[in-house]
Amino acid sequence: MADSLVDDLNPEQRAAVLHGNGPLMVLAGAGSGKTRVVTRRIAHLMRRGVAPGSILAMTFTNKAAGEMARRVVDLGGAYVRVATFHSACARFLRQDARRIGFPQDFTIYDTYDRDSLIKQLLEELGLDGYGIKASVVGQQISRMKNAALKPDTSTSGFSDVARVVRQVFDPYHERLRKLGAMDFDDLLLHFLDMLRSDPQVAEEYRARFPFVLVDEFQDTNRVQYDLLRQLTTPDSSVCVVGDPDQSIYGFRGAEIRNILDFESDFPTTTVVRLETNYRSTATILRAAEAVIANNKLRKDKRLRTENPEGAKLLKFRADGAAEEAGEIADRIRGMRGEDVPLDQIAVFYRAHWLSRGIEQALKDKAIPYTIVGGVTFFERREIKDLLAYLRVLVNPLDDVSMERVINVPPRGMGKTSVQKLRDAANGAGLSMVEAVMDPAMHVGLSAKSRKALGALAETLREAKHMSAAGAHAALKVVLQGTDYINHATTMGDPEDVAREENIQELVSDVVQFDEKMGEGLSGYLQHVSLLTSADKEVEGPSVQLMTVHAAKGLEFDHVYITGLEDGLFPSMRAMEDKDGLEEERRLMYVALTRARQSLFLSSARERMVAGAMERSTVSRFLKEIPADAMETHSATWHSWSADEGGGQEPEAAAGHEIDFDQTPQVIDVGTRVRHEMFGEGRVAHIAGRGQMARARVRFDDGIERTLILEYAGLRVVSEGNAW
DNA sequence: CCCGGTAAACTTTTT
DNA sequence: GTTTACCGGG
Repeated sequence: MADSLVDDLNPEQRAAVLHGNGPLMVLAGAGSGKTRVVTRRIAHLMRRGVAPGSILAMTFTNKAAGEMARRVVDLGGAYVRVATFHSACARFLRQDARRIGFPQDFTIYDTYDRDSLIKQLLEELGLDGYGIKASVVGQQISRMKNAALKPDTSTSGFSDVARVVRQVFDPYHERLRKLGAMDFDDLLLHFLDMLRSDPQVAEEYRARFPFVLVDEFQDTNRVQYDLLRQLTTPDSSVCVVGDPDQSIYGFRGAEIRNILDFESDFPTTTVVRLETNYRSTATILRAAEAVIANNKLRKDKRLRTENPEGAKLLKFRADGAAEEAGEIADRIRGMRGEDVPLDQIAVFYRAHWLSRGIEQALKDKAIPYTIVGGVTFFERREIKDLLAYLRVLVNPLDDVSMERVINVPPRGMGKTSVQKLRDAANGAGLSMVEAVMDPAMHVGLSAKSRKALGALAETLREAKHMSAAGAHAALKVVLQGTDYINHATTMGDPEDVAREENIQELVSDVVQFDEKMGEGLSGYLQHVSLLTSADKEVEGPSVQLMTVHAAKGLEFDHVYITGLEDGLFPSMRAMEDKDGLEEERRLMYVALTRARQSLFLSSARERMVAGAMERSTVSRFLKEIPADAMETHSATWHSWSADEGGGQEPEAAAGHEIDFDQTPQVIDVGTRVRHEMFGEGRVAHIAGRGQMARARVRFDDGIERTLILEYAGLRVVSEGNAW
């Protein structure tokens, strides 16, 4: 019998899609059709008569969630809500927040809000003298919560940071409660607490969602796993999908252990392995497998493919970051000339700040691009300010938001005035928002401040009143009442224009939300506070720029992996311990396996890092790729496809050799070099290796100096053996 | 209180 | 190279 849902699937995929009741674990290698299986399984369940509302599907990112929901609809299924763990918990908590002592309209604090609060607490508790940054404390607290730990002495060390964290941990959470706010981690923890403390509630949720599905299971942390167990029974129809080789969120508490535990906690689990790769060329797959095979803490696992060999991977070693980016831009321009769709080209980097150079080069060559992630729209200062105004309307306990904007635009409320108001509020048992609204709390402030606060209170009152008509009405009052646009566009820097545009974009986003969702101001705020990079629509075809983390789950015909240098990728921090390095290698594996047809692997001999020029060696991961799967890129454009002359390798330009595999520099005895301060000279002697390598150089002024190669920044003028 | 200057520190990765 | 911390004059 023909069945369009499974006709074109292989036997393993089919088994996963058609699996009946009971737990199922799909171990899906890269490019093995995981999303396909998940979406078809959902469609299949609905065809069996399962109501869309009884399926709880959770993914890791908003982007993946949206994509999955869309693909189910494309298969002819009804709309199924696919959520991230965080958004699902937020939604559930919104209904039941009162049970755990939070207002229904609780505020969700992002990382920035969290750190502002911690900073204030450090000051209040007199712990700000240690030179410890609030963000470090915040990260540490987050890490503990993700591992489901409490700050007792057994879990922390004796460093200053550990002591401070211990002292701040409880006050931080008490304060959050007082503010009617939760941070990202709390969304999961509070919901988990709710289920645990009231078995009947847990039972309600299990009855409501007999089908639970978790994507990217290898990236779940302990709390998420505990949550999953609360939402299921050992013989539930729970389906988890993941790939241990793609676990890249260890820094966030992800535990591969969850995959092992799953089989024992759900003893009747059916395990399905998807081991055929349909995505990449055989050469790309071979390269990726060779790299990941270097991980020791790993079950040996192979992926098959019937795809053609395809072109070899191209490696390119540039002198500097600008050359690297320029070459990539040139190449992309060439591909564009061959009618390669731009949105099938992606450029990856290890960290956001590395996007700058690439952006610049693409801009110079007029190639459209989109940055995925980075400082997102809703993290921009002007947007956060305006959202803070809206938040205090919905949650009058939210002092963090109130203090954020109490003097923005400047209204004469400096540090001392704010402190006075804070004291008055504390004395009267009021929140800051309430104190702003109450003229009785303004006594003792300057006439100017009192007047400004009165106007602010009036604006907030009016906005609150108008919020009944929707988020847009409230925002309009805020913009008018505070003259915010004027403030944001006259700060005298080049960003003035962009800020105005951003505010306009916020306005239209709000208007759209009002029309489409009709969930009111508080609905808008909830929607927005869990949005990150994801939902920005791509307008027109463009090259996709993103971190490797952001690339997970995506695929492109042509992929550029940049900055393949030791210290960058793998990152300096990750190189310190073995686990870190193995996770970094998985990250490289993820990067490589995103590509369908071609891969371009680049590095630069030197680049600016935090203001200083740094030299580096080629990434160790690149050296793990079999030599016969790669060839060296020559600086002139030729077609990316193998059959169009990709084979020949033009001569490297003289005096400009491309020594990809050579480590740091080609400075030998006899080499003529230039130093920025000392001028030109000849290398007389080399001592030491790696970071310790030193060169004794006899400069033309007749003086011999010993220089550490790593820092000296010597440039080769001509090779010594050329003579 | 505000703004402009200068000094110092720092960059993984995300919900 | 960019963002934050601190200081001194309006």
